Amino acid sequence: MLSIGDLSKRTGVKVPTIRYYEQMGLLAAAERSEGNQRRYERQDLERLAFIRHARDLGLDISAIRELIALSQHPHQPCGDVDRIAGDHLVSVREKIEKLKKLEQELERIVSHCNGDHAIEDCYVIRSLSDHGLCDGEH
Amino acid sequence: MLSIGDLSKRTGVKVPTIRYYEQMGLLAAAERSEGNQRRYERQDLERLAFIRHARDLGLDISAIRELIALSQHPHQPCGDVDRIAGDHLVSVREKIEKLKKLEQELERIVSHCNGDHAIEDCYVIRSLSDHGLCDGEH
DNA sequence: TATGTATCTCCAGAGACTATAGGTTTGGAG
DNA sequence: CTCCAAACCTATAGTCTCTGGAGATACATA
Repeated sequence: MLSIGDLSKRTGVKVPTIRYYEQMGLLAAAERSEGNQRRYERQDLERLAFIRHARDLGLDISAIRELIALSQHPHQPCGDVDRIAGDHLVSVREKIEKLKKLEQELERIVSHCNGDHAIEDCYVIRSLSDHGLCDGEH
Repeated sequence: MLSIGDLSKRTGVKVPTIRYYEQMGLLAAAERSEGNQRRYERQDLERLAFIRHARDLGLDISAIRELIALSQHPHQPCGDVDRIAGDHLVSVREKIEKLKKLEQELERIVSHCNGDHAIEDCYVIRSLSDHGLCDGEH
């Protein structure tokens, strides 16, 4: 039996965050000690690892809740699961595209600025003021 | 003189967001009509475009506040401006790297799942449960 | 037993908005 | 000029995913 602190150390998830996940219904309410402290088992450790992993991948709480619910009906076909992960893949790719454009623009902006001319001539400020100086759209 | 709604339409920034920016000190408190409604000029339109543009690039409110303050001392050298944009470029690059890892992992996960087998055998669920199945770190 | 660390609950805050409620002003049609 | 709908005002609360603190209780060790 693990305390909430043990669970926290083993998963890298902070203690208040574990309680938050419980409150959000991602973790089942843990058993309690006589003194009302949460006690966890290996199963909870795996569940929390699942949650952490899914969060790292950028899935939001409701998507994770959905996946957990689906995983508890193991004999249904997994189309929904596939859809959730697939949808997320699409949004990750979109984010990457956007950030790449930003990177290019920031590079361009910064490269014109060597830090030793006056602000009134600074390309950073001018670029931010005037979208027309941008190469692409964003 | 533009109303807040006009300003909103011209910049694509929602009305409550404009008021929020004023509250956060990014926009100066606007002049008011006799009936206490905000009235804007071209100058404000440019300022708001600056803010919108910087936000689109992912700069946060405090960075933008800093840039605005700097831009009001146009005869100082622009080293700080350069630093703010450069720092941001670094963080954008880091985000891109992380997202690319996620993309790879999601691709791998989804490619194993054709949607018609049972959830108990589903690679998505198993991958999320067991970090050990991942290729890289994240 | 005493002490120090860990845990409990509840509540507030962060960041960047967004939405609602209830009241006032504006601008155009009749 | 009057009327009405749309736009505006303020103030407040909610979103999402945590994170941190206060004050009280439990546990582990010397």
